[in-house]
Amino acid sequence: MNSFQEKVYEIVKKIPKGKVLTYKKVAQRAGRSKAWRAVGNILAKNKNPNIPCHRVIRTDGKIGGYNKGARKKIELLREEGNIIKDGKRFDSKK
DNA sequence: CTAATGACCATTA
DNA sequence: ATAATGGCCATTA
Repeated sequence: MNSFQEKVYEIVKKIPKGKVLTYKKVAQRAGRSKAWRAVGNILAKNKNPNIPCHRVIRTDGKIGGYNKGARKKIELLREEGNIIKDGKRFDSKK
């Protein structure tokens, strides 16, 4: 079944380790540049463990939410080499 | 079909 | 810096 949700899943699945995408970017890649809200909803209801939904963060650099808790999400992102401070992600580049 | 929901975004105060 | 407001879209009840 083809749907926006499936596209989102595919995109999130393809996010490499140590990299993160914003909800907006995922929406753009999915073909609905303004459907960031729907993206959040889909990931929120997502139960598929194959999808690293913890690699999707907000545009402001904040982490956003997570099924298992935002705290856990931050932990996972740190494990992947990301720099997070005060609930915000700082890019490695200067 | 309509209405409500939400892991959001941008603007304004 | 934070808080409130409006907009935006797929999904669900």
